[in-house]
Amino acid sequence: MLDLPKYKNFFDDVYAVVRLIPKGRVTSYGAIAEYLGMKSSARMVGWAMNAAHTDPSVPAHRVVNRSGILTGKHHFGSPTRMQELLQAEGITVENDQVKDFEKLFWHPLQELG
DNA sequence: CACGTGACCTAAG
DNA sequence: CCTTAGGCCACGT
Repeated sequence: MLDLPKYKNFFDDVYAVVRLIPKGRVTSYGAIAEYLGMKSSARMVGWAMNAAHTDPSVPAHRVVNRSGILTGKHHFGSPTRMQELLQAEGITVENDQVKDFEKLFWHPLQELG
């Protein structure tokens, strides 16, 4: 029996944006939600990221919350995995928080359009 | 169909 | 600076 494609459109859009995040840059759930026109539903972005585990091409470690805190670090298998991935890209992380977050922040609407 | 859950965000005190 | 409360909507049960 063939599996019909379900409503992955929202997830695919989220993944597409996350994949566009340049190496060494970060963005927030809210920014992605805003870019997708779901500004008030940033939670859905986080939900989509939860499903992103099946898609290794999605750099979920580049997505943090509005304060630059690594809120999703507990979902990377190891508590330090997310931080390691970020530091591997030249991002400094201190106390689970991205340093120079405002400088490294990548705004989809501004960068893409 | 109703309810609970969640890697969030904003506003108010 | 802090905490609390509300809203948001997809998804599983």
